[in-house]
This record gives sequence, C-alpha cells and structure tokens, in this order.
Amino acid sequence: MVDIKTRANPLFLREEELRQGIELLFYAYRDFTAEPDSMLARLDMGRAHHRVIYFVGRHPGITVTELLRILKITKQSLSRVLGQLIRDAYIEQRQGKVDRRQRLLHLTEKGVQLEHELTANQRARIAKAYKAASAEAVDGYRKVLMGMIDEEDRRRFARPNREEEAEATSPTPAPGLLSRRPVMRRS
Amino acid sequence: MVDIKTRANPLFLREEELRQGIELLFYAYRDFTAEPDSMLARLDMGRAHHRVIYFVGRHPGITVTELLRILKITKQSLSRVLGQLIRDAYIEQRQGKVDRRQRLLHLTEKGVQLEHELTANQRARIAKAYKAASAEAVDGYRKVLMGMIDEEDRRRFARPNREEEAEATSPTPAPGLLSRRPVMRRS
DNA sequence: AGATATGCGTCAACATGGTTGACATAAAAA
DNA sequence: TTTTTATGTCAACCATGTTGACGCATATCT
Repeated sequence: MVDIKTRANPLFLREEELRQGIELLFYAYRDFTAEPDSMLARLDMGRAHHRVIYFVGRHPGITVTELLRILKITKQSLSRVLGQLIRDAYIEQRQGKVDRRQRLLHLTEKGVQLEHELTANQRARIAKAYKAASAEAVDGYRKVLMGMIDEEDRRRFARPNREEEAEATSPTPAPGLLSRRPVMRRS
Repeated sequence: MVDIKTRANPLFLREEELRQGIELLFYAYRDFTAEPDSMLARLDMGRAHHRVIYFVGRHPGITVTELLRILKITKQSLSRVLGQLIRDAYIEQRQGKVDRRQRLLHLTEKGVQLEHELTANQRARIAKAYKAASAEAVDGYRKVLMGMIDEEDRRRFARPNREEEAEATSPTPAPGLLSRRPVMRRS
C-alpha cells in the first residue's frame, strides 16, 4: 500500500490522463458554445441554426446532402432550421446548373453578418487559447483532435481549403468537400 | 489579384487557422459522443445520463449543487435524469454527515459497470489519438483546450485529482473540486 | 425509352433534454 | 430567531433530435 496512485503506476497515470482528455473536451465544448447560444436565443434561434449558418458560410454553394453529411442529422431535422433560415433570409438557395435537382446554399448579406457576429466570440476564444500556448501546442491540439475524428472527415483539414464556390458549373467537386467520385461517367 | 489567399496574407491564414480550430472541435465532439449515445439509446437513456454517470464516477460523493455547477444546467433538468438513475440503481445518495442537507452521490456497482462500458470507447478514441501523436502534441492539446475553458473550471486540471472521497466527514472540500471558501468561519 | 436511383421536400408523431416559474421542507448560518 | 442554502417537485413550454411514409423532378443505368 505504498504509493499505488502517485508515481510508479503507469496504469493509473494513463487512466487519469485519458480522463482529463475527455473532460477537457467536455468543458471546452460547453464553454465554447455558451456565448453564441445566448446570442441566438435573443433571435429565437438555437445552436442548430448556428451550425447551419456556420457550415453554409464555410462552404458556399454546399448541397443539402453534403450539409447533412457534415451535421449527421436527418433531413427532417435539418429541414426545420434550414426552412426558418431561408424564410428569414439568412440563407438562399440556387438551383444547381449541372444537376438541377440540387439546391445550392448560400448565405445572404444578412446571413454573413450574423455568422460573423456569432463566431466572433468563438474565434476570439480560440485565438486567446492559441496565443496563450505555443505554436507547437497549437500543432499538437490539431494533431490530437484530428486523430479523434472519423477518417472520412479528416481529409477536410488536409490543406487550407481553397475556395469551393464551384457553383456546380463544373462537375469537379470542391477539394476535400465532396469525397465522392465525380458524377457523369457514361460507362 | 495575385495571390491574396495563398501565402503572404497573414490575416487570411489566421482566419483559416481559427476556423479549422473551431471545426476540429465540432467534428471531434460529434464523433466522440456518437458511440456512447448509441449504447445509451439501447438502455433508454441519453447523453445527459452519461454525463451524470461520468461525473459522479469521477467525483464520488459529489453534491448535487456541485454537479449542477459542472453541467451548467438547471436542477429541474438534472432532476429528471438523476431521478431515473437513482430509481434504476445506477446511483445512490447518502446523507452528508457534516451538512445533513446534502445528498452525496455515488455510483453503485451497476453504475460503475455502466460507466466503464460507456467510456471505454471514448478512452480508446483518446488513447488512439494520443498514440498517433507525440507526447508534445498531447501536451499541446491539453494546453490549448485548457486555454479555452472558463477560468473557474481550469483549476480542476491543476494536478491529477487526488481521491476526493472526503464523504463530508471533514469540511475540507476536495482539492480542486469545490472552489469555494471552506464553510464555517464564525464571523 | 423505360426503369431505377438520387436530391430534395413535406406531413405527422414522438422522445429527449433543455428552459422558466412557483412553491415546500430541512438544516445550516447569521 | 431570522435568513439563507441544499434539495426536491409540479407544471408548462421549447428546441432539436428521431422514425416512417410519401411525392416530384431530374439523373443515371440498362
């Protein structure tokens, strides 16, 4: 009964280390979403709206299907918030030129404005954390989180995403966005 | 129009860097919770139950008030899940010995069991990410997330939490758990 | 050309887990 | 003795997730 959980016990240290890793993620996410949530509440919206606005802003011209793939929710669930955002003119749809079934999503001016306000706090929070840590720490943050996300989404972070406003004028999917084979190969 | 957003534009790089930081957190959290969620669903429970089980397991003898402070939800909301967990014998309450108003929360054997199953996947996921990265990367992960969480909860990660099963036999709060002044100073 | 698959939308019902507000009891602290 | 704290409870409401069933337009396959 000497010192089972102080030193000399790598199993315990590892367990403790892993648990801290879990909790850091919980607390960070909790605090990360708190501010935008309260801003949204004033506009009668919720976190779900934020996510949609964010990713549409991030990927202009994104299709509904791809957005669903990112959010991993059902289309019925998305439909509710997306419908509101379109009605309230934060987002607009444009018919795809190549595939006319697609509704390509874009932020309106109003949407861009709101997106900016919403993420301002989050960007500041990250910037502060980055600044307080070293460049190597930032790199470590990225590496570890990267290792935690499922493979399919990892490629999004390969290189700084180039503009993906392909607007479906060409069948070339945005780099790293659409992970599927290009359409139209006539066998 | 040369190369506004490739090199030579630190503003853009910074923006891109911050956005990636935001998204990494979103994707990681999304994937991190997916598995336990689906396990819970089979037991007719949800993510809220997991959080309660997790933190009660992590802080045996925690009070309801302190648990609320961690989760940052209302007592009515907690009451629902906590009530279920007690009814289903995953958690038990013991009256505080010093302050007899307190209901100190503990996992039962069944609760410990479930907690272990639930976090197994999360621990594995973190372990995998840690292993894939370097020790310095892990340190960076911790540093950056630490910088993102609000000050009041940061102290929890000061040192590996020592056993805090004080069981309120002494008024000394568990180290790093209760961040308030000790009770009982008579003027 | 005809069959099949895909992208998107919609209606309806339901579950989970948040919220607010009001009120009650026991015990500790002032 | 009075006030504050820790906990619990009832009730109503809201946001956001789910499943299942359909429908239409358009693309793709055979």
